[in-house]
Amino acid sequence: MTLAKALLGQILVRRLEDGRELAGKIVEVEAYLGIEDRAAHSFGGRRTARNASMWGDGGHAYVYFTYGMHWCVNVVANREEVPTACLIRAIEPLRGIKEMRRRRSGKLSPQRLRATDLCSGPAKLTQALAIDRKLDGVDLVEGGELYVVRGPRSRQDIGRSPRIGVAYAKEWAGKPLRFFLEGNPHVSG
DNA sequence: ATGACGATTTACT
DNA sequence: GTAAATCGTCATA
Repeated sequence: MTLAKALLGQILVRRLEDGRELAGKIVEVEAYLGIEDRAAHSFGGRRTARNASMWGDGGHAYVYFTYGMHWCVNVVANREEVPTACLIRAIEPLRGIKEMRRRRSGKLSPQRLRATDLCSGPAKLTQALAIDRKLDGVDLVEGGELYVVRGPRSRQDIGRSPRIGVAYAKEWAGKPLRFFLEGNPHVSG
């Protein structure tokens, strides 16, 4: 939760094999609070091949595959053996927008894709930034394949709401663990 | 070995 | 608004 709020406004950078960098400001995140949290993959102490990196050291990536076609990326929040993480749900594209547009456009021409459709969702931004299984568990240090750097200081109102897509989580479904920069057009939903 | 299910997105009515 | 797409992962057996 602390990490979630701290991540808002920071810059997510993806360094491609060829050295090019894609980057965007983090504008929406969700906190997943570990074994107590019914919505978390680590609920009840569940520890599997898929969520292994969630149990690892903070500051690393937890990338998972879902719905048979989508990847999502988290920042692991805590020390080893404490499986908490923060899902990055949306970023505001800043660098490499052309490349993001190319990656995001399917059948339609890249032109027809609106700027706010590039990275305004957890699986949209992974597609735009070429994030998949290969990046699961990587250290998010500056200069690596994927990392976070401080964005410019700015006073921004932070909005809160229940998390998206966790209706199954009973009493945890309604907890306001989604955080976003109020008014930013790249926030999902 | 099998079956149910997603921390979603997109297209269509 | 509703529904299809699509398959790795995990619990059960």
